[in-house]
Amino acid sequence: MRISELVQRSGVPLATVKYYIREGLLMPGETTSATQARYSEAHVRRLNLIRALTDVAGLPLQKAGIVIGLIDHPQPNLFDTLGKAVAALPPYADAGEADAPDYPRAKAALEKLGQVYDPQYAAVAQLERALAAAASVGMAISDERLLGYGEQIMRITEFDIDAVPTDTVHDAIEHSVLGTALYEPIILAMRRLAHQDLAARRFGGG
Amino acid sequence: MRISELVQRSGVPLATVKYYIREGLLMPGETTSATQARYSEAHVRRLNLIRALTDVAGLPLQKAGIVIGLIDHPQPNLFDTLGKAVAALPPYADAGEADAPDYPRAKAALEKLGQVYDPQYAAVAQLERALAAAASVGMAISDERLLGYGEQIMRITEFDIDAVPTDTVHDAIEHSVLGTALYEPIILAMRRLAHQDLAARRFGGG
DNA sequence: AATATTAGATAGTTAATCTATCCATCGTCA
DNA sequence: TGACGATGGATAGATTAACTATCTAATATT
Repeated sequence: MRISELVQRSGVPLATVKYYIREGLLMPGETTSATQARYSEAHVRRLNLIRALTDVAGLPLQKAGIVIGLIDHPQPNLFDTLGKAVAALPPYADAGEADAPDYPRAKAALEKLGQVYDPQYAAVAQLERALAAAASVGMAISDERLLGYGEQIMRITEFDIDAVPTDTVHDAIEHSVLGTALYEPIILAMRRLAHQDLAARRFGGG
Repeated sequence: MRISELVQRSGVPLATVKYYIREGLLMPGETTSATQARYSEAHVRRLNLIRALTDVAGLPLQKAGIVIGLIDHPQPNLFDTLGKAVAALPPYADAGEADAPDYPRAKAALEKLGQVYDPQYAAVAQLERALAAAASVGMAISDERLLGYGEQIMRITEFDIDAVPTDTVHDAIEHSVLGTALYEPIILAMRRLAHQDLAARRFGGG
């Protein structure tokens, strides 16, 4: 298809499509002459992915580019790839770690949960920040609640892991990376809705 | 305390503190003269909250302002307050609803789950968008998985509801609003860590 | 042949989030 | 009591992200 059709199919404005190509998020079309290029279904899907990662998962374009890059050119193994993908997801712990580079809260939590983890994994720092942020406004989470969360979350991730395709490594990696990023908004929306449901049942309509 | 101490205690730069005051996110100090104002612990906490909402929960300042406004001046009842707070959380469904203002996927999911919900509640649109985004990149979630998620999420929210203080309405609202926003990053980080733990157990080190 | 479309380049726009400076006070301490 | 540093309030500038618009020469299309 030509670019005008790609624009129509994807709903992304022409100038924006060109911008994404310039930024390396969207692969260029196959040029057939000096002023023509041919685009495929893969381009439509890629545009959907860019929009999903930015608009729904909330990633800045540059981080979406990292995630997309990992799908196109994954690291040799699943753990490294997922590790880099997770580091591209908010909250970004890039700064302000000089205070507590040992992640005391996160480590304590993970040990109580009996979980295996790599201390270098970005999610450890992310958990530390999230726990510290809650505590800093007087909303520190109780151990009991944290353990309860952990148990249910482990059940949720069992669904995730069960759904990972095992045919090829590439498929497994792509599915894991996208599943990590794209199912998070689903989980959050469901929790918000569950709050409403449960509050209505407990406290009645008001 | 004076502003210089507030700056030191909070770690927020002076110019930024003044900016937050200008924008209405931080209440001004109690002015004692033309060039002096007194700040309190409440100001420190408020700065912590602003940073938690922006840096960790990922809200733009303006949305953080809405959440803070709801805490300072809540709606008369919990549901309306939570409703407005949730609408201030990403993903923002402000645009692009002309396509499906009836939220077919979200409604189907909620009915299967047997949940009570208000169709106007922002989280319904957020769930719809999240489900559609996943589907648009070939990662549509299966019914089975969605129901499994729902069950565990309901258990998680039971912890949340149990922890809501019931002394005063204001406390309940504040706790609910902050708990919704600030515990989400904890849940996401824990899920990311659970993935690593479970993948390591299932697939071994590589 | 006339018209519409395109690639590729470049420049401009808008909004968000700070950051810096200035000045007229004011408090404080020698 | 006087000098000096800190402050409030105002205003202006900086930086980045994410587009959006325009232009040109060439190519399709009819």
